[in-house]
Amino acid sequence: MAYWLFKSEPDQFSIQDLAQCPQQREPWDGVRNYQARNLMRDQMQVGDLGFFYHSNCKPPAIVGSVRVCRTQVRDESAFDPQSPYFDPKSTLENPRWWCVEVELVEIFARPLPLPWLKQQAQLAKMPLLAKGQRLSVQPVAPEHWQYLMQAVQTGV
DNA sequence: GCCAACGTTGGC
DNA sequence: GCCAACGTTGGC
Repeated sequence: MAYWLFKSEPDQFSIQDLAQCPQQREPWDGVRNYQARNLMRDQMQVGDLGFFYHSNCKPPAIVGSVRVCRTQVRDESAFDPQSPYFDPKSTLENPRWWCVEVELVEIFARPLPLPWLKQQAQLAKMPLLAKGQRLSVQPVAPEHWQYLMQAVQTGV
C-alpha cells in the first residue's frame, strides 16, 4: 500500500466540501498535469491512503486524510464545455485525463500547518517542502506518513 | 500583489 | 528538437 498527498485550494474544493459529498466520496478530477495524472492513473491502488492538503490559503496545511476507493476513473470534467477543466483534446474514445475517487477518512482536529511541517527535521525530504515543487498530487514516503500520523494522534 | 519555479505551446 | 514566450502554481 502506498501513501499520497492531494492538494486543493479550499476556495475550490475543501475537505469540508468532501465531507458533504454523497458517501463522502468524490473523483479527484480537474488535474491537468501529466505527472500528477500518471501517478493517479498508473500508481494508485484501491486502499492507498492520502493526505488532504489545503494550498493557497492561510496557513497552508495538511487538514485530513482520504482513502483511494476507485481507480482508473475517467475525468468527466474534461468533456464538459462548461467546466473550467474542459479539454477538447480529451475524447470519449481516447480520454486524456484520468483520476481516482477518494473517500474521506478523517478531518484532523488539529491541522498540520506548513510552517510546522518546515520545522520538522524528519520531514526535510518531503517533496511537498522542496523548493519549487508544485505538483498537486505527490507521493508520501511511509516514514513521513507515520511521523505525521503520530503527530496527529499525539497532538504534538 | 509579487515573483520564483515550473510546465506548455508553437514557431522555426 | 530547440527554446522563447507565455501561463500557472502557490508561498509569502
